[in-house]
Amino acid sequence: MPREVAERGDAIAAVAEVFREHGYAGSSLATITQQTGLGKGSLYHFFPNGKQEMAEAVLEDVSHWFEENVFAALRDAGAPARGIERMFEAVEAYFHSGERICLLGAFALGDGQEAFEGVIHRYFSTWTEALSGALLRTGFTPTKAEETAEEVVVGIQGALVLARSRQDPQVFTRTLARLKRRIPTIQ
Amino acid sequence: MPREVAERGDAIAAVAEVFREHGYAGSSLATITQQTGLGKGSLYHFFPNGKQEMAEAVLEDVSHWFEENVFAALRDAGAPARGIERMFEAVEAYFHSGERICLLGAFALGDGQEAFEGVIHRYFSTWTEALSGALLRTGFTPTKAEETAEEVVVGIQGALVLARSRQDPQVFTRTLARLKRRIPTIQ
DNA sequence: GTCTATAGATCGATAGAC
DNA sequence: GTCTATCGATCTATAGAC
Repeated sequence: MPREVAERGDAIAAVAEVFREHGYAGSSLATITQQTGLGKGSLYHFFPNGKQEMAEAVLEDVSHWFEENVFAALRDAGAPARGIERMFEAVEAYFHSGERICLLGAFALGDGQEAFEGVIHRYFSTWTEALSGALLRTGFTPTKAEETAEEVVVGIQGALVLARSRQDPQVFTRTLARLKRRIPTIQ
Repeated sequence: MPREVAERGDAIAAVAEVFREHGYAGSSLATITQQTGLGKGSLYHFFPNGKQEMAEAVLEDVSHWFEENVFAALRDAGAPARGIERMFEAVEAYFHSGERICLLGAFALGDGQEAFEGVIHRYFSTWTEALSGALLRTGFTPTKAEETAEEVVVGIQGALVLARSRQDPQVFTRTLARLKRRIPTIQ
């Protein structure tokens, strides 16, 4: 039983990996306890409302990471093309070149849907809108900007599904490369 | 407690809807019993190996439907363009214009991943290869055919994720229209 | 903060009547 | 084929010692 976790932030990261592997309903407290090395006492100390609160914290944590490392760069009024490049770099790194799934996407398709629909909806809306704004500022028409933003976010999520399904992470890197080609302003 | 189900085929369809709504681990036998109107006795009569067998039957059933209604048309050597059009029609109808998710995609991201990876892998491989073959026969180069086939399947899966996440089925219909435009031979 | 022990509900699965 | 009753395991959550 390792004890490398002493702060709530570390607990969130550890619990996130369990949810990523087994889904929400598939992650029992026993599984979480084993894989994180945190006892139930610790878990209920960090998350008094139990499993539901663990999932909320995990999803908020992912959203927060994207807000700081992806959406903020996209909104940078001065350098929209640079922001879009930064998004692709961050996404490639975050999803470990296709070996890691998107928890928000998995929860959207799976069990926790209605319980967490607020965070999920906000995450994808914010992403699409921030990217659309950046594309607009690189010279896209409003229609083309919205359409391309949706195409990129759709492509990233779909590539994560296919990479996992076919156990071939390269589907993800190929898709990212193809999506970049759809945005000539960042070539 | 309605009793409209007397055959295994009907039971599979009813159980599929439960898995679609709650995922694999999220669907308890109590939930399945309530939502299908089938008692445990009936369920274990149709599926002696229990929940695992229910999920296998459901996934096989979906795969079989796609084999007959989508992949077969794509493989029709005589009319590849017509087969691709047929695929888009069948996909739009099957996913209820974006209101229904793909069980194979949801299981790939969620809990049942390792338990059902065989069926999941086969489904997506077969789909991509059949579409690639059809594109080849409409005049695409081998490279372009493979790339576009992957783009289409990725786009469909991603659109289902986003449509569910944003609770906006039109993401799906918009994406299908956009993907069709990527294949000039069927315009 | 973290542990063990345990409550009380629910889990998947089975048995046997009809 | 479908029902009810029920088993033992596992579930989430809590209590209380340290």
